[in-house]
Amino acid sequence: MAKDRKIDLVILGLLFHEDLTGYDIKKRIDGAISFFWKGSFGNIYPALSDMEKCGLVKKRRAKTKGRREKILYHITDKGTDALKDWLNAEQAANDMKYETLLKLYFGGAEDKDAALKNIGFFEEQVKADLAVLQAYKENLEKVLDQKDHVYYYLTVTFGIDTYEAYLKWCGRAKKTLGEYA
Amino acid sequence: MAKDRKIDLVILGLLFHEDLTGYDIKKRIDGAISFFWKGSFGNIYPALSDMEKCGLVKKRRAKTKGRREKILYHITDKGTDALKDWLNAEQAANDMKYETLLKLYFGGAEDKDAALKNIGFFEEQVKADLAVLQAYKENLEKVLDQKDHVYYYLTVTFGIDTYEAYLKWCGRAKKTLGEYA
DNA sequence: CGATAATATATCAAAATGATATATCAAAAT
DNA sequence: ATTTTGATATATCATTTTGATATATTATCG
Repeated sequence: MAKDRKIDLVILGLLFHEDLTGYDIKKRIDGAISFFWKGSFGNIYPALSDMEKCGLVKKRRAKTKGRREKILYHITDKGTDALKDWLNAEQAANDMKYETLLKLYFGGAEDKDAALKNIGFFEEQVKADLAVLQAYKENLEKVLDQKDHVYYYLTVTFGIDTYEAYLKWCGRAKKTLGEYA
Repeated sequence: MAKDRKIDLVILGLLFHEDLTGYDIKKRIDGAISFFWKGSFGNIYPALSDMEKCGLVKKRRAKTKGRREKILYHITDKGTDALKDWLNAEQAANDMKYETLLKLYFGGAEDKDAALKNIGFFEEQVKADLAVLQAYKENLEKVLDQKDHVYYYLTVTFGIDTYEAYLKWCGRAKKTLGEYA
């Protein structure tokens, strides 16, 4: 497997459950996963092609009536081993990039109105995302007895908890700016 | 300015307050900013060199007794304009990469112990970072009457709020795994 | 019938990451 | 006294990611 290519693990993780095309993988990543990881065609397709050469996945052409030919990928035993090695490794990088905070940090003192607008824009975004997460949660609570859904449920509640913390902070930040700045 | 190069704004934001070398910039980014943004020599030096060509910053060689020559950068009027344009733009990308959640999502159902270890490892990391943020906060509260510190303070409380939400989630996640999985 | 959206693979320039190379000097350890 | 470590300082490189775009086909909706 490629040394430091995180997308490989995302792909192997998805292929562990079912065979997928590159396009399918992109759709999966853009769904529930998008709250904690991202991926693009620009790294999915090269990763699939490299992993196929290394024997971590196997490709199979699937005919579709009329439509363009699909390339379905299947995880191999070697791929499963690589996935488990990663899952059992202690190391986990959690990297955040909050442009909202960057703007607040650099621009606030110069322009309070811009800072408030910036916070308001963030707040709206968070509210919208939170609604999506809450809908996921409600659907999941109906099937929580099924063992494998618990882990999906936990990633959703993680999102809800942090987004709710964001909203509380937005409220207090606006109040603080009213008092001090 | 380069179209989509976010590091440019970080650099301009820092240079707005004081003249700095590339090395200084890296140190600033690795400090309080590292909780919400990252940067490396590999993008700082090329960005400085490009921005100098575009006239957003000006360089000045500074002699140091004995030590290697420094290159101090200073923001120009054009650079200040570019910074303000960015600060006033609505768009702000907040991108998260939680490898911890990726592992939980893909590996949990297969190996509950690994999932618990994964959560524990995250918890320890968060606790350590939270302690650093709380120390920042205490120092800042002594100087909160100074207008420009308020914005720095807000980024620190943002970190504290989200990290505390993480810790609460860790506790509940471990409990949920004990009950269901 | 034409426009648009969805399916599907692929590539590219630009940017970020993380490591490494080079060089100097102060301070600490041996 | 000398070696080693750590800090200062600039720079580059391979690898990876991002975001956009190119290409092609088919289904659907007005």
